[in-house]
Amino acid sequence: MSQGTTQARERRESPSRYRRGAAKRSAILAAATGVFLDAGYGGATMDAVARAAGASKATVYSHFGSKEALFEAIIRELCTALTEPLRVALERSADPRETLRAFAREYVGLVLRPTSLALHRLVVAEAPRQPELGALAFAAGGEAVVGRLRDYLAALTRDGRLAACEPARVAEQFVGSITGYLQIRGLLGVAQPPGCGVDAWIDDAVDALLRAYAA
Amino acid sequence: MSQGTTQARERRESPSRYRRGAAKRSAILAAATGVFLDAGYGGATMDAVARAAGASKATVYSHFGSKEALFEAIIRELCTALTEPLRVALERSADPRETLRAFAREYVGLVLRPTSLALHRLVVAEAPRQPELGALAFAAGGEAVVGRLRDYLAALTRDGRLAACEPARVAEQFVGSITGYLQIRGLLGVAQPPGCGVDAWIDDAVDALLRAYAA
DNA sequence: GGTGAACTGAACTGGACGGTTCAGTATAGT
DNA sequence: ACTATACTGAACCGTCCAGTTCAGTTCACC
Repeated sequence: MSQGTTQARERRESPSRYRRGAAKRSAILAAATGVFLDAGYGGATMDAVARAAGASKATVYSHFGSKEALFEAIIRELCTALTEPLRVALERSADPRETLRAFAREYVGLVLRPTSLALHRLVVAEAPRQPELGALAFAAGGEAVVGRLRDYLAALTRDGRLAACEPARVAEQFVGSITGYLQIRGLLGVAQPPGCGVDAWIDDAVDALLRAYAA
Repeated sequence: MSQGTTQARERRESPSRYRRGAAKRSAILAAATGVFLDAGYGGATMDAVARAAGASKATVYSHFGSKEALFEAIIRELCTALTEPLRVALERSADPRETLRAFAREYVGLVLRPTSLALHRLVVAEAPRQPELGALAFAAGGEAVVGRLRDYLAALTRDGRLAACEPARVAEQFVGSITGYLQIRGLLGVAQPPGCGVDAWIDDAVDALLRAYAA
């Protein structure tokens, strides 16, 4: 029990030991994510998680202390992982119409992905019981996207290429207009209308925005 | 076991006997609605339902055969009860701007009501397991409202007071723009931003719509 | 070769929950 | 008074599940 040993344990627990534990941990997290997204919080079993992860229940409990803690870790990780790849340009230099179209297309694609829909269901269902998770999802999800769009619209307005005197509100309503209806269909399991493609839908919304707030 | 008795039982089970059973039934339904909305499907106990209804579990099961059947009855009744009072004029004769404002205000108020939010959570969470309930909620909820708005916008366009060549899409995006963001805040338990009132928000959306699709 | 941490597998605890059963009570119609 | 029906209250069954415990195994490190 020398100081050296203690320090090593505190710092990294020795590199490859740590790596072993971390690998199991992330394997459990990945498997649990699938189980929770499929079955919902109530329907997900810790036995099922352990089985899917190829681990024993004891190991699951040694990494995450409880079912709730595991759930929170899943939501945290998913929220950041899902919103991270939304890295569309949103550059003032490019053509606003094309920029907005590309942005909207990527965002709608992101929102309608089965994983996103399942995460949305999960968080919305549990939000009354775990309010801080709701706040987290809101900040990492919609709020982040709206914030970037708001800044972009404000910049366009400063440049005199748009007349959005309240860019935050415009951004919020634009995001709602492109996702609201499609998202609710996805959440309720109602097939998207086959005829009109999503691209035409988005082009319409972008055109309406530019017309309504033309400089 | 005369034919008369059989007929009476089949038709109405004799008026006041029927009334007694019906009263218990609706008491159970009302109590169960509260329990399910509060706790979610998984969290709601049949014991809690019986207790809240002032009934015995046996009676609950004699009226509704199972937890799932009771759940379905709740959703069906709530969907129609909630969307029924949306009876705003939507008359072509009145001023479009004021008509749209009144319509939007009432719809937003309806969507943000705690009961509506809880119903939304409930249905969205269970939709993957009970797809027909998802379809029912979609038809009774968003679809009905959008349909009425679509007809109104089409009429305005026919009158030459608007230029919405695809009124269905315009209606869908307008509804999304006014509810999307506020609704998600409500669902995730994030308090509405205190500053701006909902009325100003709605006025902005209506003005944008009229500007984007001016005749 | 020995040490100790991470892990396994399986059994187990304790409680909750959906659903059933049943003996008994209240009430409305005859 | 008699009967059919609605309901109660409580016990009960089978199942499922979160979380614990433990004896034994693997493996990196000294």
